[in-house]
Amino acid sequence: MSPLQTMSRYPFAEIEPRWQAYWEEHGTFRAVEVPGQPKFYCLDMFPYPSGAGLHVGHLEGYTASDIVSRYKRMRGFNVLHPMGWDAFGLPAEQYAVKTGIHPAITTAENIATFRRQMKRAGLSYDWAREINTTDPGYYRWTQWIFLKLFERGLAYVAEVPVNWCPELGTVLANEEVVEGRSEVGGFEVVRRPMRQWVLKITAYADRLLEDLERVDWPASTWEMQKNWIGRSIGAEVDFPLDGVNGNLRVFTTRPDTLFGATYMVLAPEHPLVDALTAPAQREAVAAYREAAARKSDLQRQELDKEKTGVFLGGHAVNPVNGERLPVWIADYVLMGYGTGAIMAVPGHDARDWAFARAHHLPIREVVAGGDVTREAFVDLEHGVAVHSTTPDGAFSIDGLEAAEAIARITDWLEAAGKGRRAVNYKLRDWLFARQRYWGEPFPIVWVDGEARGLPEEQLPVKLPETDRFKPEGTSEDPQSPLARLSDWVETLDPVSGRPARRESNTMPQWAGSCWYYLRFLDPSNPERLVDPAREKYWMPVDLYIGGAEHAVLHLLYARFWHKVLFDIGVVSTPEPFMKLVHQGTVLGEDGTKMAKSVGNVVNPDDVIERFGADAVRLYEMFMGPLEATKPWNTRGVEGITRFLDRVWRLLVDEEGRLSGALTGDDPSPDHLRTLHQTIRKVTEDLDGLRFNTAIAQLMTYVNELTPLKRRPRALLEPLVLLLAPFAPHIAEELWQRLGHAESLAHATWPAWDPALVEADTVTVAVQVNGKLRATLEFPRGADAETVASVALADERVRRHLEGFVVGKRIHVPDKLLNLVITPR
RNA sequence: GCGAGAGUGGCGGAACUGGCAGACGCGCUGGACUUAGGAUCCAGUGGGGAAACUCGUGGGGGUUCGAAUCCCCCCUCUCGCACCA
Repeated sequence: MSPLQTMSRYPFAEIEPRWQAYWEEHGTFRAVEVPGQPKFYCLDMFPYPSGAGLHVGHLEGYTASDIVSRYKRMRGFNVLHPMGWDAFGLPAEQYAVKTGIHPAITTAENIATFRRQMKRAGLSYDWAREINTTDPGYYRWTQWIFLKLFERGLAYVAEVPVNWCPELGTVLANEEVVEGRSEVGGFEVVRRPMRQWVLKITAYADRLLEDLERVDWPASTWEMQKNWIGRSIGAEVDFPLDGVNGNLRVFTTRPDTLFGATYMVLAPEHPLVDALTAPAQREAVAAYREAAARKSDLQRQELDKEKTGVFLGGHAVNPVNGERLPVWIADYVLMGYGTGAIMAVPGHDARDWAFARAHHLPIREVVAGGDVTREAFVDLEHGVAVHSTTPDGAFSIDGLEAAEAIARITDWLEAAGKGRRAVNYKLRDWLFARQRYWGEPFPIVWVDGEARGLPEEQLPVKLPETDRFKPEGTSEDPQSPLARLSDWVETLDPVSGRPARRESNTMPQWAGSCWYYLRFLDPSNPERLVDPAREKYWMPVDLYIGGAEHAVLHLLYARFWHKVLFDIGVVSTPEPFMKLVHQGTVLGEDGTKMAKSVGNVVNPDDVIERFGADAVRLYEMFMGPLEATKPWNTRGVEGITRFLDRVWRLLVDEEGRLSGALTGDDPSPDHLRTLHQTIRKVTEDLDGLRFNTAIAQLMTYVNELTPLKRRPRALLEPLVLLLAPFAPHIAEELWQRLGHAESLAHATWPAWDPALVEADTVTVAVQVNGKLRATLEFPRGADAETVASVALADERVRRHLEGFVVGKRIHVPDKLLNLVITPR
């Protein structure tokens, strides 16, 4: 950069660090509870501090929340805007496995980088509230919450089918498995039954579903949570076994199709398989079960075109008509949902239809309206029940539509003791243990094969030191690296004093992020998770900004913990996050996803170095709507620096002094109007998080002021304030040069005068048959007659009327006149 | 396959409850100031046309005085879910 170029640029490299130091020294962004002052809790999803540092995608969400925070401060709110680190997790640990360097060391380094980058971007966090999930002072309370869950029976050990990832040497939650592979690393995952810690999130399924009504979230996220919980209402029906004592219980959402069941299917893992297997089938069944057990989820998916299964040889009896139904096993029926068994109604279920076709099983129509020889008829709205009368004629739903039929037959089943109403959820209990080193230890010891919670006074259970981080467990014996540390594992039961073994699994990464927003309220309280008065003051989070990738995982888990904390009186609100916004993805300059392998990653350090933090912040917001996916364009950042240069030159002359063009003049009415329009637009857009259009309006305003030789302060001071949330460094600098001693961080946001916003003349569009022919100036409020008479006299309008009769005149005051004409 | 969202200039994107399509920025063109311009300032910039005009918001229908906006059908893209009985 040549010296001459530098002259026309505002000196961001000098200004920005100076103001960052000022804010830090003066504690400008410290948040302190002030009774009576309205609060605003503006939260970012705190990051996992990876080795790569921040990229401009992170910065988009952080900038947005920072702008809102700064704006709200100027609107008189007491703003809480904190930041911390979700620092347990796989990458640091995998790095440790590879290099032997303790994850605590790399984590600390990465955090230092993140913090430096955030400060450099001018983010107005209250750094006094910084938290770190790996800090024993923090995870002590993560463990404390676990104890509460354990005490309430919401944490338990069970033999459950889990997702075992051999490559990572750990189990994973359903939510961490994407298309049969681990979300982290993309390694293959297999299903295995294992004894593991599980959290009973299903006990909260209804509340998690219902309370979605209370929050203002993106519809897509709302919908995803709803689908993930997957509540469905139906009935459980008991089918007596033929020749064997016992019942086969199934769940169905379509009890109205009970008369159409032609066979039954069990999941391969179902406990009744053995009882129902005929000697002749034993070998085939065993082979099928073994094959199914070996299949990973990935393989199951690849094979989903063809429905496989084996007949067991046994039968069950349909309780409505006494028919003997053959019982099969097939892996399209899942052990984890419902009862792990279904009644197959091929006429009215697409999966059963495909299976029946493949295995030559009968298909029976019991809802008229489709053609069950061609495909399953599953329409719930249309069609009436047929062939649905008991053999003795005592009960029938024939002729009824589905809704009515379902109610009737369910009542009948209940009365007869053959079934009952039932609700099922897709949501499963949350597999909570990981066979890893770098996570929170459980506050649990095992005594005589029984899990016991440690007393609160013994918290935190600190993560023991080691230099061997590699999990060496197998699917038969999944073991955390902690299991090898016998000095740590072998302990005494604090109650009985008898020998005990510590639980050696660790918690998953989600644990720490389930409640971090509460610790920010009272980050170093040694007595409590959070002081109740502080909790009441700050909660709930008013605005929560973070990536859509957490739509299910983090946001569902955190809501679950929050509700438990609500139940035990730790928090006062049923939901933690009121308004939620997901920032969109920032793509590389080439329009593809930023990735190190492609080499299109934009590092904020580089762009801040070249253009300054203010320019980067402004550009991040100017690219487009916050939620949209949009490509980075360095040229666009240059455009923004030109804008900031123009703002600078409005107030500062070539020698760097306050410009002599500034005057105490009253602004012209036109300029005053643009000012008030700008205040209104920027204010409304900030309230609606429409940062891009707010910036566009600021540009328009600056463009209008630029040609002025004499520039009234009354036009410029509000501009500086309006710009401040977006570009705080340049704004602070200009504000100071304008003679203000105090930082503008808490200055009063400009107000607009509605009377000054509207112009007294308006442009009215004149259309003929909907086509624009002229635009005319009128005083505001001109009536239809006035507008029409001028319009009809206008040559540009008149020449389109020749040979036609003017019929209807549509007049939208101050906007438009449309003349509807027909041939004469 | 199911669910949600989105398709507007060369590019990123504007457009309130239907009312002047393309704000603002990038890029581009021309000019001014300059030894110089990758600085700055001024003017222009959807396509076609000399102009009058005309065509234009993924494609095709429709409603309306009037549609980017509302309705129907189709195409494309993005993101979820994926045998949940």
